[in-house]
Parts: sequence; C-alpha cells; structure tokens
Amino acid sequence: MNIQQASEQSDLSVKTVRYYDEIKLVEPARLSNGYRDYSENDVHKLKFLNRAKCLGFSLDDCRQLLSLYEDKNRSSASVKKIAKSKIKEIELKLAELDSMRKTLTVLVNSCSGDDRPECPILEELGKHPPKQN
Amino acid sequence: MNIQQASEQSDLSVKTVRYYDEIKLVEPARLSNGYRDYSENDVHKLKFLNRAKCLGFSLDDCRQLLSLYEDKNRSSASVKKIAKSKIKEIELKLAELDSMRKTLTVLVNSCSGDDRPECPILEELGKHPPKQN
DNA sequence: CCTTGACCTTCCAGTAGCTGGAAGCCTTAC
DNA sequence: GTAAGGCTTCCAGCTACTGGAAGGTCAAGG
Repeated sequence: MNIQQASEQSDLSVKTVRYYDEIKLVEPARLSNGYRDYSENDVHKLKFLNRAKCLGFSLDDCRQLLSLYEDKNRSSASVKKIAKSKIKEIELKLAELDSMRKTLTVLVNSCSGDDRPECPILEELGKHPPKQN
Repeated sequence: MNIQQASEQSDLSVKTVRYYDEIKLVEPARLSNGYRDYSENDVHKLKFLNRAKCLGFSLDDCRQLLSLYEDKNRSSASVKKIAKSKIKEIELKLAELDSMRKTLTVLVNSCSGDDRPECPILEELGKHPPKQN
C-alpha cells in the first residue's frame, strides 16, 4: 500500500512515516516508480511504534523494543528492564512537574492580578537563587 | 565581571550564558578586547531567568517575564495570566505522564521478567491501536 | 493527446535550548 | 618566552519531527 494509507492506518503523519524510513525504523519495499510500498507487517510495526511512543518511549527505546518484538528468542526480562527504567524516568519527571506546579500555584494565589505593578510572582523570581536544575 | 563569574553566580553554564547573549536575552557590555563584561544587573537577570526556567517557563515566556519585570508600569494581572496558563500546561503534562506511568506499571507487573520470550508488554504494544496522541 | 489535480519523491531549513569542539586571540604567571 | 587557562567566533549535532520547494507520476475528464 502507499504511504498515505500506511499513515492513516498507523495514525502517524505521512512526514513521520517517511522519517521512520529515513532513520531505518520501518523501511518499506519500493515500487518500480520509486514509491514506497508498505506491507501489512510494516503497518503493524508503525502501529507498534506509535503505541510505544504514546507510552513515553524515545525513538531509541522504540528501536530496541521493536527489535525485541521481532526477536523470538528474546527474554521477557530485557523488555521488563527497559519498561521499568522508563517508569523511573516518568516518576522523576512527575515529581519535578509537581513541584513546579505547587510553587507556581502558591505564587499565583499570592498575586492580586489587578492593574497595579506590585507582583509577588516577579518579586519571587527576582529574589531567590535557583533551587532546581 | 567576566563570563565565568557570571556563570557561577547565576548557576548557568558558560555556554548557556553566551547563548542568552546571542538570543538577546541578556546582552552584557563588551571590553575593548572583545570580552563580555557582566554587570550586577546582568547577573540578576541571569538568576531571574534560571529561576523562571526551573519553574517550567520557556525562553519565550522568560523573555516576556523579564520585560515585565523591568517594566515598572506593568500590571500584575499580565504576569498572573502567564503563570496561570503555565500551570494549566503543567497540569496537562502531569495527567499525560501519570497515564503513561499507570499503563506501564500494569504492563510491568504482568510481565514475568525471566528468560522466556513471552512478554505481555510487547504483546500489548503489538496488539492495540494507539489511544493517545 | 493534453491538462488538471492529487499523489509521490528528494532535499533543505527550521523548531527549542542548548552542548561539544575546533581554531584562534588575550592574559597571567613562572 | 612559553605554557596554561581564559576568552572569542563559528559550525555541527542532539530529538523528533514539520513545512515547503522543486519536480516526477498517475488517473480521470474533455
């Protein structure tokens, strides 16, 4: 099938699908006119990638997962390890964002939000040394 | 003061400080030999930027906040508006990450993680159409 | 047979926010 | 004088695409 159909079936943009070919994630056959020709299996891989991406895996992670997916001699332990480290990453990011949210909420609540120039948010940003990063 | 001192005082890397000059966020004076010469006020701005960055503001947001910070006729409402929309963004990202975390946790818990190839994580990735993105 | 429109192709540039490295001055200490 | 460390600029690269230009291909209609 042509690239547009593959794109629709995998719910990835045409540009993205072409990009995945370029970086050798999913390389379809080519027709004599140069057009990409996606097989059912190619589309299946594209869907797999989209799903993994939605779960926060990087393209490098995706590449690993895909090769494990296709390796019938894999051990489930190797997949579990990748997934667990991804959970750790996500939890770190969650904690960081939550701390940002808390700080910002306190600041917003202390700001009158009127026409006057006095602003506790800016004062705070100006006063304090950075606590993160 | 020279760029290294400014970098240390603001807790930003030398490269970053130079970059902020390049994108006209904080443009220090120059000595006759071409060296950047940071004033106390410049360093104060660098610190402000670092703090704002830690709270999740993009450099574009930072640019706005900095100009509001320096505008003595600003209204606190305009700052509050930016901060509130940033909180919204952060909350969206939090929800997304939390959903990833939950899904991944379920998958990891259902995976034996041994030497056998059977892996519910990969099966799940292969089976399902994407639900997000 | 020609044209039109919708495909497809490649290639180049740009996004955010830096980071690393090369080549080459400048300054300071020994 | 020279060596080490600063400083400068510029160029490339990172992630994961996206937009757009220039041009080839294909099917339908007149």
